[in-house]
Amino acid sequence: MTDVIWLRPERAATGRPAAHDRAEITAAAISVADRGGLDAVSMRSIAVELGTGAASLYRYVSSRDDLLDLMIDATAAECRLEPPTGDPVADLVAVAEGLHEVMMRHPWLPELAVTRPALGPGGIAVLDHVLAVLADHPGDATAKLEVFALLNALVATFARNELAAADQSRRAVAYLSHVAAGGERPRISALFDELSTADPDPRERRATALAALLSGLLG
Amino acid sequence: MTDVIWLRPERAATGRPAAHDRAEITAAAISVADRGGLDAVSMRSIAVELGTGAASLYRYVSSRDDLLDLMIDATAAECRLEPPTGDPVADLVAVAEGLHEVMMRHPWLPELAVTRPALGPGGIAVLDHVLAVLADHPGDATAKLEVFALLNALVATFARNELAAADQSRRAVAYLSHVAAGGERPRISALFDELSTADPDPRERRATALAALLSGLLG
DNA sequence: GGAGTTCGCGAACGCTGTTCTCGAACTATA
DNA sequence: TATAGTTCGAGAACAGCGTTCGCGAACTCC
Repeated sequence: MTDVIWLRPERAATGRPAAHDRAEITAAAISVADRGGLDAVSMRSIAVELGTGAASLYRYVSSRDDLLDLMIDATAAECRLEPPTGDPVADLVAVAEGLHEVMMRHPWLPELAVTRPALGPGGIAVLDHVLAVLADHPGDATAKLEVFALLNALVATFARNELAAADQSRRAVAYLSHVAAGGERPRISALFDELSTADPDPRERRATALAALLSGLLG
Repeated sequence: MTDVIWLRPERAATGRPAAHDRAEITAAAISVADRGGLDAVSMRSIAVELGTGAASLYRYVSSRDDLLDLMIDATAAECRLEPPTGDPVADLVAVAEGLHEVMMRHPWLPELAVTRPALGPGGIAVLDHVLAVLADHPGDATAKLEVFALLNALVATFARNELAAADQSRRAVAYLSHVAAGGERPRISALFDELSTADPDPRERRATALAALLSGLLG
């Protein structure tokens, strides 16, 4: 019995047949998270969503963390993967765009993906695609794995900034505005004055920034 | 009474004097986290560390999340900030190196900093420094704030990769090695074969990658 | 039909963040 | 020096959490 969930057999061949499976439980957890955020994802709430008891879930999953890993990997599997065009930077930006879409569909995902980088079948598919994009590119295995990790982190960062802006998180800027009004730290004051208008086209801004970052990284 | 902690007055002028202050409580929380990780940071464990009752902490902090914000900002204040040299990329890499040092000193910080970007006095100081570095650089306020956010995210990503490698996290690569051994997905197999040797100099690898990323971003 | 195995899940445990409450400790005023 | 007003410390309690135990029910295989 390995400690990583994707290597454990899903169902027993004998005995009483199971009423659910991992995919169904994962879907229920994602549904709960979509509706109430990550904090709403408790074993009991998922059990209610499925109409079973909380203890029953442990027949399919050995801990709540396992379930979070399944959620992450399930969303990775949602990511659209177009065939490579030959332009590594453009192809990676396309992957990033796909990941971004998934993250906007599941607002809890950026926070989760950045705290526990789980690699299941879905994540492996994305990694494999990135490797295909980088096939003709120089760089050792560590560098390519680094590109993959950075791609995820960058997309999550952009997604979180966008979500925070939409979610009118005054909390984040409350102290910033206080410092800006204070008058010391003139650079902060100038920054804050300029910050009034909302971003007209976050998508293009994100794409150009990502392309710039990636073309720098790939040399 | 604002909902951001740095705008709330610390002590009352009248009444029974407080036995502790925010800085002391923050230091206790950081000490607990350094010793036992983020999961060990509970109100009760911090109270034990201080020799008081758990309920007493709510005289200084309105929630555990407030305390986490204080921890983040306290570590930001630990960051060394050298005067700018005129080379923006080199200066930003220097900031990143400083943040990286702090994160290696507090292994729980990358995870925390990436989930809740708290901006208190310490974080403002770092932001102000980044703005000074970028003073002569074109780009609007949003772009410069973006550079700051990305810098934090990138450093946290590098730090977490390094900590995961040191902490022999077989869990992360367990399924990867299984897929590699499976034979399907030849690119994964090739990647895994090449991945055997450990990185000789992570510091230089990190610095060059960061410089490449940032010089790409800054144009 | 019996043996063997797995599943569902109510009940319980220990832990968590947080609130209530009230006596104690202090300052300011008279 | 007495009193009023305010804040602090913290024990007790509450709701909710992840997780484990144990047992009756449900199923497969021989």
